[in-house]
Formats: sequence, structure tokens, C-alpha cells
Amino acid sequence: MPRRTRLPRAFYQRETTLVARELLNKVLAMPDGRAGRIVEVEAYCAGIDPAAHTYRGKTARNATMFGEPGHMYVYFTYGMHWCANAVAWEKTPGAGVLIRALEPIAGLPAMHEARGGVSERLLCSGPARLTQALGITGELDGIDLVRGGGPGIHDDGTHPPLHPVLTPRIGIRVGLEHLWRFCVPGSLHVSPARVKSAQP
DNA sequence: GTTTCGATTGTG
DNA sequence: ACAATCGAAACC
Repeated sequence: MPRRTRLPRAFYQRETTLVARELLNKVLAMPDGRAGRIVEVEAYCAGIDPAAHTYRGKTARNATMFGEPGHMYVYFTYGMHWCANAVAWEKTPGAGVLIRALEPIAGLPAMHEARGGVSERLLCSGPARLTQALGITGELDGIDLVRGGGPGIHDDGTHPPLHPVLTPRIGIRVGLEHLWRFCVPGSLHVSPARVKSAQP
């Protein structure tokens, strides 16, 4: 079993897009053993980024993003889905990294049970799919990913890709000029692209 | 107080 | 292409 090092707080106290890139190929692990390798992320930055939940300032919902780097911001959307972020900012609070897809690596039976009869390719390939597979809900909003004993992000010795795939972020209508979505090249577990509907 | 809409997903 | 589904954000 490879040695796994939980990422230190200082890791998250850096410029958000750098943290995003370096989270690729790290391992998101739950205390019950469910774990996956991070293969797709998006950076949401403070102040300048109209797509970020924090763009208009602190609210009850997004308060975690203004808190300690290295904590987990979990939000509810579309009336049914949870999505998970790692809070990551250096100077300006209110920024973080949305975890968009994992390659499942441990606890697959529990993941399949949580997700129903889906293929392994779709098990954790999407921001709400992976939270469902790992059992992440709003109860975990604000938890410390650095402290041991709970969910955490680990380094198992697999380096981030030297040349990650850069694209605009998914599912937003503003801030498309930024290439702040980062993927592991060639990963089969990146969230599947949706066919863009033709213009009338 | 009321309306709009979303950092999505599954199905048709 | 579209419905599901509900709370936060946006707008009066």
C-alpha cells in the first residue's frame, strides 16, 4: 500500500488556479475508505470572477469559502445535488477549487451502492456524481480537510500532469474567457462533454 | 414578499 | 430536448 500524505494547510494558501492544477492526481478519501483520484477540477476566484458564488460577497451559503483554506465548501444546487470544493486562496478570501471528477480507486462497492446501477465510468465523473458516490452532503460543509480523522486530500506520490488540459469552465454563463478547468490528459473518468445544441 | 434560476443529471 | 426539485439570490 503506497504511503499517503495528507496535504498541509500551506498547500491551500496559494493562488487558486495553482492549487487547482496541483490537486490533479491527488486522492480524495473518506474515513470509511471510499477514495478517488482527482482528474478534473475548476478554479473559482474571488473578486474578479463573476462565475464564483462569492462574487457578490459573503452570505450564509458561501461563508465557508471565506474561511480557512483547506476546508471543504459543500453547496446544494438544482434542488437535488451537492457539490464539493477545497477552499484555496492566498491573499483574497472567497476562492476555491470545485472537484469535478474522480477516478474511483477504493471502496467501489459502497460507491456503487450509493449511486445505483451506473457504469464505473460514470460513477464519479461529474461534481454531483462524485459527492453522491462518496456520501458527501451539506453536513460536511466547512469540515477541515487537513486535520486527520475525516475526509481529506492526500498525495500518494502521483505527480500532477505536466501539461493539464485547459478549457473554459462547465455550466456557467459568465467568466468563459478564463481557462480555469483543468483535466488529467487522457483520463477516461473526466466528466463527459454534453452535445451543444445547434443555434436556431 | 415574490420570482427567478442554478458551479447538474438522467431520461427521451 | 427537457423535467426534476428546492433553497438562495435577485428583484420588487
